[in-house]
Amino acid sequence: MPDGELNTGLLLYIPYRWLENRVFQALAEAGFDDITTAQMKIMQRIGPDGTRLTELAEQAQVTKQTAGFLVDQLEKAGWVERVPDPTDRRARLVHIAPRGLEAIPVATAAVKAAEAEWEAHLGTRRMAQLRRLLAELREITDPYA
Amino acid sequence: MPDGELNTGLLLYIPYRWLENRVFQALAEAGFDDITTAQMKIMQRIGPDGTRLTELAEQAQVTKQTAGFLVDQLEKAGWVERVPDPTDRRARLVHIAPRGLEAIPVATAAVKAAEAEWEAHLGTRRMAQLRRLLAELREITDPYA
DNA sequence: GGTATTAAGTCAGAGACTCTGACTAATGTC
DNA sequence: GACATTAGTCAGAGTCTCTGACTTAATACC
Repeated sequence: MPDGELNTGLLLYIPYRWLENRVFQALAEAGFDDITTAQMKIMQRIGPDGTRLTELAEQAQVTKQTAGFLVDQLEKAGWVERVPDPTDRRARLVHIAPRGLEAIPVATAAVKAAEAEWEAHLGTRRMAQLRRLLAELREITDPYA
Repeated sequence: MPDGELNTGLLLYIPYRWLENRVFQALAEAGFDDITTAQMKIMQRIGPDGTRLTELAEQAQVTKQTAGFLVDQLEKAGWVERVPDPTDRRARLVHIAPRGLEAIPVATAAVKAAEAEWEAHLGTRRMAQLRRLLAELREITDPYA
């Protein structure tokens, strides 16, 4: 699978991976050095009022068992906590714990900084255009849009 | 890390992942059902004249050991073969083997079909624009550009 | 030429991620 | 109340990835 002209998949992946590296590095520098990318993919999808394991699994595109494993790790490390779902006694809601709340601004700042670099390179107008195009692509590629 | 407005990272990742799924599915349907995504990330980076393990490792952003492990798997399954590098007796070049060559058109067709769907959704002009913007982003995010 | 450093790759071991299959308990349907 | 569905867990196996130590070949420098 040689390239010729790089396919759009790789063109999407390269900046994605770069951004992920940046966030990871920023977290590590701030002392949050015990989180993994797989765990981050779960964290990212926890809503403000908590989210069920099954829903996290679907959105992260992994099995319930995998999501359960990752939430176990996140819980042990103090990033999240599980609380009973008042509306369904089978279910529990995964919430972001205090330690997780501390990490959010660090991650957010890293993303913002990276996006600012991109905007400086592309120009404000074209960066907005890029986001708009990607948002449109999401309409046909994200089952949870 | 709840969303608000989805960060650009996730906006890049969603279509990337969707495309990867498509290719994977197309390969499986064509009978190439014994390749993994990690192996594909290596395959994708093999040049027409073969590529060294170290270079594959760097570009795929994994250690030499990991790349070696993946190439072992790919070799066992007949996707690639290793041949001595005539210019350096320490090195070997990873080449795509006959079976790998058969899979390429299947993967390529899946990518093309997916890109066509995107183009139908965005319009020709805007799809080209998207690719142009991503290519520009690559300039500052791909150390191997 | 000869020694030191660097580069390509392997071996060994451990930890992290992910899956399939089988299961329990609570909920929903008729 | 019986039956199917949904949320989640337990157990086991395979895959991916890393760190550290090593071998062999090439390169740098004197």
